Amino acid sequence: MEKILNIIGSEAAKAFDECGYEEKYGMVSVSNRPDLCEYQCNGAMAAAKAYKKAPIAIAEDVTEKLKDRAIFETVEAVKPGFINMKLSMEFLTRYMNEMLEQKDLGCEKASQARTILIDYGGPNVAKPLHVGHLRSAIIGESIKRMGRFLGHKVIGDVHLGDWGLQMGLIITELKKRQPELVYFDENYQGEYPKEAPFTISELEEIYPVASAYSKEHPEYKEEAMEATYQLQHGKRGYQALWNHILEISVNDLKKNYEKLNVEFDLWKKESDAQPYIPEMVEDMKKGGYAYFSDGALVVDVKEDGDTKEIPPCMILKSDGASLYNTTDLATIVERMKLFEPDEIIYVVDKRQELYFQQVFRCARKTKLVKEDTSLRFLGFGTMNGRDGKPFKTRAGGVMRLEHLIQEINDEMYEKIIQNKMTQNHEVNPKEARETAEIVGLSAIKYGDLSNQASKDYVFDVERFTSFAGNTGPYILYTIVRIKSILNNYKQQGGNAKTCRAKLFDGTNESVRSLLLETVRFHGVIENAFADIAPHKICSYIYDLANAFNHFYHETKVLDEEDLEKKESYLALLVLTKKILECCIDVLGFHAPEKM
RNA sequence: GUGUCUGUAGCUCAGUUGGAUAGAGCAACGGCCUUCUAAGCCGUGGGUCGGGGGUUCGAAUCCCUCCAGGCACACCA
Repeated sequence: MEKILNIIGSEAAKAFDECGYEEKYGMVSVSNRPDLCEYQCNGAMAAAKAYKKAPIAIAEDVTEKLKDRAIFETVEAVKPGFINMKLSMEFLTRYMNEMLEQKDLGCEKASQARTILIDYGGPNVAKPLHVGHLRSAIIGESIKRMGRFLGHKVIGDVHLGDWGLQMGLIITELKKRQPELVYFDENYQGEYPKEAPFTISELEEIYPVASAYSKEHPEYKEEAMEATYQLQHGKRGYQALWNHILEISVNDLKKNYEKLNVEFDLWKKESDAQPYIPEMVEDMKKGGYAYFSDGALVVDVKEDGDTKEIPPCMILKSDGASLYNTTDLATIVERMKLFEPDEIIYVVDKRQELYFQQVFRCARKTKLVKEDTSLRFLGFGTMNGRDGKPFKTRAGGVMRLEHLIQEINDEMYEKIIQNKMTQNHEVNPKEARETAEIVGLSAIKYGDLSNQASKDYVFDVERFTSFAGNTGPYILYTIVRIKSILNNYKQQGGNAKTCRAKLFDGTNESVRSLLLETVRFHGVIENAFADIAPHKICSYIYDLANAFNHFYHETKVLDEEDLEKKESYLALLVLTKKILECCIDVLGFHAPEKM
């Protein structure tokens, strides 16, 4: 169904046109002065310049035309040239009922569905997920869901790091510890064991040890580089080991992402892009794009209008080896071949912005992508601790994601138990654990998503797990409250799902504001996706939750004696709940039945 | 050094792309449970929008400049 802003906007545009002004001045927005009006049009002031007339005169002309349109209750022109509008209850009620009746709350699907590939996650094989991976996962997942909700074909790719020196390091360390393994026997011809010679926790222990050791011992690092080379050039034993590492690691990663309610469609890896490299490099040379500079193969990516020197994009190192750029470019080649995406979005740490700018320009210049393929960089800021510095464990090390989640869940659990006790409710520890997990996830995700992605933000466990203020738990609590009313109604034998709003009392302010929040839904989602800005959805549901809680305190829904009113209220509750649930689903979490 | 981002209430953040009196939450203080979950709601106090200049009917928002901080600047990923 049509967005409310469009409906009002086209009425305004028509009115401007009828008065002899261009339609474009009929742009309407949600009022920034809710005490004065609900929607406003500031076009008269812009038009005043173009037509050399007093803005208030234009506003009055237009207002005269708008006045008796059925969707408005009042329209007035206010100095210096604002057009203030209040919607009619009939219109709002009709609109609301339509939302209830249509699929996905009447959200219009994109007329042209785009294929959008989102590169997020970016974990490395054999390394545990840490807090640095959190933002990419949370933001990327949300964008994926937004896109899907709006009818696009969105593919999420985890883009696993499985091809660097880390592999050589692990192999080298393993060889040092267990040289007797068949993988290191040069003469071994048979099949390699199916079972890996290590567990995930051993693997996670091995890497940091090897990495630290290599920094102190050059000969060890040399060996690791040699092992990396041999792995990449098909040494059987190493490839078998690599497969083990991959399998164990991916299983573990999947488990961890599942806990975050993050799901990838593709588990592609850097190694998958390798076969595309030789031809890509050859084409870049043949096309005259790539040349040697200081022994390295590079492509110039400078453009007119640059405010600073953009260094060339390196394709091959001076020793002929490929590097990160090479893999990323080859990955683009692979993605174009397999999926022909209209758009690729990278959800990556913002510190890599310059790097991706080079890669994008290079890809475009060397025609790895079509001209209309959009490459977008969504850089996110650092997650800081309360001291404003990058988030660390108490000991000062990198915080593992698992531990962070555990910490939040424990905190949540304590709060639930405490609350139950103060209210003399019985405590079911198992149920409380489950609820703590659900609410804990909302705390983490909402805490992250409610901030602008590109900014650094302070991860404050205390604040995020609070049930008050702009937090995930507050949103969930609001949903649970609605569920509770609806359940009570059901037990009285009613079915709220079939309730429709008749006509509300237009003077009831809390109903009116709640209603006005609900009808904004479509515009918010669309706008949030266009700006790839999940925080806009957060601030919307926060407003909606506030409007609901205000209404909740003023109106005792189930005690309402006027049946028409009661059913109207119930319909409004169902709609509010649907919107909240839909939005948190898009954000990547869900609500429990009880809290 | 060059580029870039950020600077809004004591703290954490919004601010619909130039509109009306700059908004929330936390913290502080004061009210509201015999009533659908008080993990809630209502109210009070709190501001030189980093400083200065400019553009115009109108600026937190656009331009210039200065100050402070973060980040990035080809053989790492």
